[in-house]
Amino acid sequence: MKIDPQKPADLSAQIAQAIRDAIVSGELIVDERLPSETELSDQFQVSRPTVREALKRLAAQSLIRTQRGASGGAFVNRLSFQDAYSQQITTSTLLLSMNAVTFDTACEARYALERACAPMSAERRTADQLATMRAEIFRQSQPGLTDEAFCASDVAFHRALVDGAGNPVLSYQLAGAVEAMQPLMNMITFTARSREEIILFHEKIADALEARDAETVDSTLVDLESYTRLLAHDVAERRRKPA
Amino acid sequence: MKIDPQKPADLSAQIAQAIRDAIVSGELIVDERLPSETELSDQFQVSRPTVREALKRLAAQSLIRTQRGASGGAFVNRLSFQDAYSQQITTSTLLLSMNAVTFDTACEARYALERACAPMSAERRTADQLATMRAEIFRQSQPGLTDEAFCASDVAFHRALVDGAGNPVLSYQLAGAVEAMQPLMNMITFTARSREEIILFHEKIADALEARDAETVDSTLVDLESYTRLLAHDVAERRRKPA
DNA sequence: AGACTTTTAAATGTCAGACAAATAAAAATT
DNA sequence: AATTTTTATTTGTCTGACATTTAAAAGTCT
Repeated sequence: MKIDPQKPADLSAQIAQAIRDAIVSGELIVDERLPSETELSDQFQVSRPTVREALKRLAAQSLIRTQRGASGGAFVNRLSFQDAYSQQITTSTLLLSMNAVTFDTACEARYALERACAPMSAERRTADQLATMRAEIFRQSQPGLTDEAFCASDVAFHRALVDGAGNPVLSYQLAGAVEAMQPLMNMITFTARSREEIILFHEKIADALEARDAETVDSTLVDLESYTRLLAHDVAERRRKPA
Repeated sequence: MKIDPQKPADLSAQIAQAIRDAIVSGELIVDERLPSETELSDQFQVSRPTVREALKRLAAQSLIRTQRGASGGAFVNRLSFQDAYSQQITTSTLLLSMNAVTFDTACEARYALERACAPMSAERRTADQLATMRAEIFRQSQPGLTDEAFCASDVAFHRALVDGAGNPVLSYQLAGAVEAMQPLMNMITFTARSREEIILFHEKIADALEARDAETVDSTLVDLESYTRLLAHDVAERRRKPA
């Protein structure tokens, strides 16, 4: 674990990279304690604030956690699926909002990924996940629901669908795609009519999953994607030349 | 942009979150300059090192970039697809290696996602992407290639397949899944025979993409997945009771 | 001896002030 | 007018100090 002490002016980044490499390569294992900040500053021949900046960089990526007090310190963190989820959602959301990704592009990606889960979900979904879907459908049918709340419930519904595949890696990968879409979806104002339509699609999906009918799930997702894009286009249209 | 000055002992994390929220909400826009470190430390009523730790957290997530000198400072960074890729790969790789994800689980996720791209890729792949695939296939057929190099070429081949879908969001989402598999794939020792088999699959996929035959791409991916899992099981078997 | 309390030491969290280095704008010079 | 020099601003880094937390060690009482 070495750094180039002369080269550029970004010691804390170099130190963070050195420690990151040690973690990725397995040189430092989960729950292992790093040397104290004072020891690290000796090792790398830098000051303690510089070491701390490096450690904060790693903490921002959930690579380490710190604990105060005697026998405290920085420990290699076991990156949980939960941590990875939230990081991915932040990243995906920003990526979409900062790069002017079109609604169509994001929507296509989202439904393509979701459809990839559909066959597995039809096979493996638990009664519990089915119940979650039904509950979200019920929530969506409540009158007086704000558009935001409707979208949030929509996300929860689709999360349950994805989780039904019973593959944590898939769930993790798709969390970003599905949740990052929410800000874009929130731009759509749902009429009572369009909510009804969407709920019908959701019911059809839930029914098909209950019957373990993968094909119907798939085709309904295709239909739902078309309908969603239609709604978005209407919104865009109306925005261009308002009534 | 406020923090709770009393509550817990993690001011830099709170400040980072406050700024992060301001970026995500659009209160701070791309390329906008943040107040100087001194001004921030005044605003938040904390010391400059604390502000710096917060900024380093954000820099670790590529949310800001810093520039020295007069009219320098910290600027909201446009999160590029490239930045997002590399973050996702780091995260995915660690997630898989730290959580004892089985080869089967990761493999299933990877091919499910890849198959989601297949129809779009069959429709939209460019001649350029096809050429990349052919080049990688050629490289894979070279004798004397190390297992690592073979795997790297395999990843490049599948990257081209995914990029063929022409959807940057999909490419981004899948980069993690495909690349994170590489360390797991590297555990497989490829015989000359198994390399030949894999190359045949790759050729079949490239041919089908050239012919815009989505169904063959899909079925070949299914076959390739089965074969990959078979290889992995053989390795696991041999490891349990070595010859 | 054993259970409880107090002390101590080690570690992170925070602060203050200073200097170095880079950089762009302003001022001075040719 | 063009070029060079100066200056001011800002990040990068260092030193040293104190606060806070926490576990272990030491001490105290029953």
